[in-house]
Amino acid sequence: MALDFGLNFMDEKYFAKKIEDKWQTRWRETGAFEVERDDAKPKFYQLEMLPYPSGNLHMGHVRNYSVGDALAWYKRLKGFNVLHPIGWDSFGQPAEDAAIKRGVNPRDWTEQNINHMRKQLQNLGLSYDWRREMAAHRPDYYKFDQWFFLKMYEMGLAYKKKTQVNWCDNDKAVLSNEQASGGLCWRCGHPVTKKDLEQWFLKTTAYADQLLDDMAEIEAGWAEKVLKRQRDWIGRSEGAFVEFGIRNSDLGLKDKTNPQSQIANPKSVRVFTTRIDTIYGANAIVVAAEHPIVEANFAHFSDETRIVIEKIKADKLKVTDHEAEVEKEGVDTGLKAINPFSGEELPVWVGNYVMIEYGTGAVMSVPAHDERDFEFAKKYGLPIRQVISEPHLVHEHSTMQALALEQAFSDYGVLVHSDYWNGKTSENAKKEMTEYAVKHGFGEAATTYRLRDWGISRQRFWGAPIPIVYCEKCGVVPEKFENLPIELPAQMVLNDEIEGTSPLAKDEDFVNTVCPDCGEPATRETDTMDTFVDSCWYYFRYTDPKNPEMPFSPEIAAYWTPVDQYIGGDDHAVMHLIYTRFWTKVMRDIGLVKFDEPVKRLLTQGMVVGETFFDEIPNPDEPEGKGKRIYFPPSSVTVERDAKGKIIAAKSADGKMLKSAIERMSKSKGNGVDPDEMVEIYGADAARIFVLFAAPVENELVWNEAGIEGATRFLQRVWRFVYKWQSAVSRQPSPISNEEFSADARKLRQKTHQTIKRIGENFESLQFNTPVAALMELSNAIYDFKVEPESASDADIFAIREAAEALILMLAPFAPHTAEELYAQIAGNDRGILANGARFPEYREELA
RNA sequence: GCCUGGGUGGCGAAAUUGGUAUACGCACUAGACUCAAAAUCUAGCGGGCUUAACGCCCAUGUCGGUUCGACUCCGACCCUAGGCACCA
Repeated sequence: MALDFGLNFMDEKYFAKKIEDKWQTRWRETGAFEVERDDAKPKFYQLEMLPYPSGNLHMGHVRNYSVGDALAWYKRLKGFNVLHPIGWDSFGQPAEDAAIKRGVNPRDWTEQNINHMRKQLQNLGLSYDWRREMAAHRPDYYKFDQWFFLKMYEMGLAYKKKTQVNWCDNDKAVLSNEQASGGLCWRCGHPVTKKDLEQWFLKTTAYADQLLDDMAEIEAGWAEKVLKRQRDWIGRSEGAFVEFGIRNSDLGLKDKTNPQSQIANPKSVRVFTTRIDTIYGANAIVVAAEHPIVEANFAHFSDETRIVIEKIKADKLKVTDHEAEVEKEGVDTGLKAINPFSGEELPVWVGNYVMIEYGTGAVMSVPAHDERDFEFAKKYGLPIRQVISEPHLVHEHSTMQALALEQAFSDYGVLVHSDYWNGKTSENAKKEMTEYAVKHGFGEAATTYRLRDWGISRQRFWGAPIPIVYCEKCGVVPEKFENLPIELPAQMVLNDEIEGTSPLAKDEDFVNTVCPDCGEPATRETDTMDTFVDSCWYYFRYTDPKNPEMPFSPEIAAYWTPVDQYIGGDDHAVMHLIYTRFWTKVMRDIGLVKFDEPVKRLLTQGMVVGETFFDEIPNPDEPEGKGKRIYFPPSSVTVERDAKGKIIAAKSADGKMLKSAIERMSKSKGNGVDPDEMVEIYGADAARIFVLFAAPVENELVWNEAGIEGATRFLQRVWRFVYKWQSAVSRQPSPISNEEFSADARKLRQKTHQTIKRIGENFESLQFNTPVAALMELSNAIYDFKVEPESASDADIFAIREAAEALILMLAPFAPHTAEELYAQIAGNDRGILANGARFPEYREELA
């Protein structure tokens, strides 16, 4: 049903505020962007990463959402049923910090921020279906975080295990790696120890292969750099386990439940290697200080050996700068291992460069063909024996005994000094030697991953409670589905008295409960879930936001999902985007969805950055590290620049020389730009055009407001010519044969159709700066068409109308308010593009 | 150290994928309108020669190669931004 609002007279001047208010109100009143499932129409799911409700929108948001909105509009004009929702990632640290610092309720703080930011989004005129808004901190949402947790518990994908955390015994606090820097507590200076804490994990490793292999399904739509980072993060490597017998160890493993229990034979050490072909070059076995073989034999080691091992363990607790290279350190334990291929006896060393968390916590050291082993062997004078040769040097290398290698040769080659295997290529030797090891029972092919299971326990208040109950009688008991949600207490006094234990532990009403199984008194788990859980599935909730029984209806979600286009910052390339892919595979296995991958196309936008000015106060504890920075807002700084605009000198108001840098915009650095202010001065449409036009989306955008006037000028130019031609053009022109057009009119029509083609292609390839340029060109072409309304022929008017209509329709994704208003004017009724059901202009090749 | 992007005017950037390099915008210069200013409009705007006019030469980080033709493809190097970092 079409709504008719009657025709307004057009202002001669472009008043952004007036138009924006008018259309925002109308969109709201008519539910212009509200959509329902419609099997007769093709769907398009346009999604942008949901914001954390910090209190204010920043320019990064404006950029992200302007891009998403442009695409949503484009797809609407192309006839798609477009789902374009937004919500809030509203659990997390800042709300809790605010609560501690200012004594506010985190819920109130969060809701207030959401209300303010929602208004800011609406002022930008973003085309969301607001009925579908979700917020992670509301019980009707996190109920299903808990639901999923219980499902995963049932499936064996959620489990609890002891893990080491940094612990300050003086403060009784868990410390993050950053807070345990230097091995000392950041607050009291007490030495940091490791403490075993029970934490909940989700078994992401169970999906490691799928996470890697299913990348083939999304390769076309995801940036290669994102996929690569995920590949690195998962870090699959193919190789082999090999058992080295231990000659003088008569002690077995004491702890069979230890995760390293794969080292089943107490008389051997199992190593992981990707280069079994180099095994004849092994000069030692090097194990991590925490390795069971070390613990089992510790009492038998010499004092010096034990001191070194203790030191290595202690050093690992220190959090070192990633830039600083750690010197290799180790000690010979006196244990002897037997190389199962050669029968050679090798010393067993403890080395600080071997990680207990990866592989088996033990490696065979082959210095000739591994850089790290080379460095280690050099330092301790261990023999270095070359067993892989470059093909053209084989003869030379096989006749010589030892070679003075300058550095490790880690490429593939041909085997030498390897008995039976001499002359084989690395590739063949790897395969055959693994088979040989399997046949003789001392090895097997193996695949290892860097990916760890996802620890989701947080000793925090502001998150979804983990729905687990501890009962004296029944042990660990999952909550019943019908008891969900397990709600956070409405009132909670938060302070930082005992940081490191969950604040919920202090609330007896929360903690004390009854066992879901036996009904006896029991206690609740007081840890909450990592906030990354919330963002794993929020965009499925949008499809069915009010469902009280299920996270979403599989049937409704089957229409809308997977997401056709996702847009966000590439800082989430690994964490969020791996977790949500994992979650989707779990949902598939539960039967909620029927696909492997949730996002078909991913666009990662560049950051919005700005100049910052600061005074750096050196930190005496870390002479080489970065000092503390005190930021000065740019408006308070006097800046001297060279001809190219580079900063020569910057001075604060009181004359202090300041350093400067280009950094991510933020309030604390004083270089943020308030979107409200921009909208107030220039209007939402101009702000949106500018932010898209300023640079390609994937580039970093160095904020500089100088160009925004250009966006305003462009909109004004468009406005002025529509005003001039409005009455001439608003009567529907009749079709005209091609010969009646003047040469200039034909030129204009050509430009119009070339532009239609170009902009369509730009949208399909996710370019947003070039279509704005194309619109400007078309607008310039209309100005170059020197005809006045009074003297224009029908053909001229037809050409003008065609160009104007195309321009206005293609402007809508960038400047929707202005486009709606201008379309209403030329359509001759006061309905805009949407209400008139207008479509993206049709490209006619014969005219272009 | 390894991996991945990127180097084009004063600035942000284009270039139909090997075919007129610098579109579009910002900044700047001159002119028109104005008592004046703003706004708007017109013209100019990579560098160097040159003409009355036409024009010519050099320029896409550097050096080389392929091609009738290279910002685009190939090789080496330089610079820069980001990611990873003892993963055996």
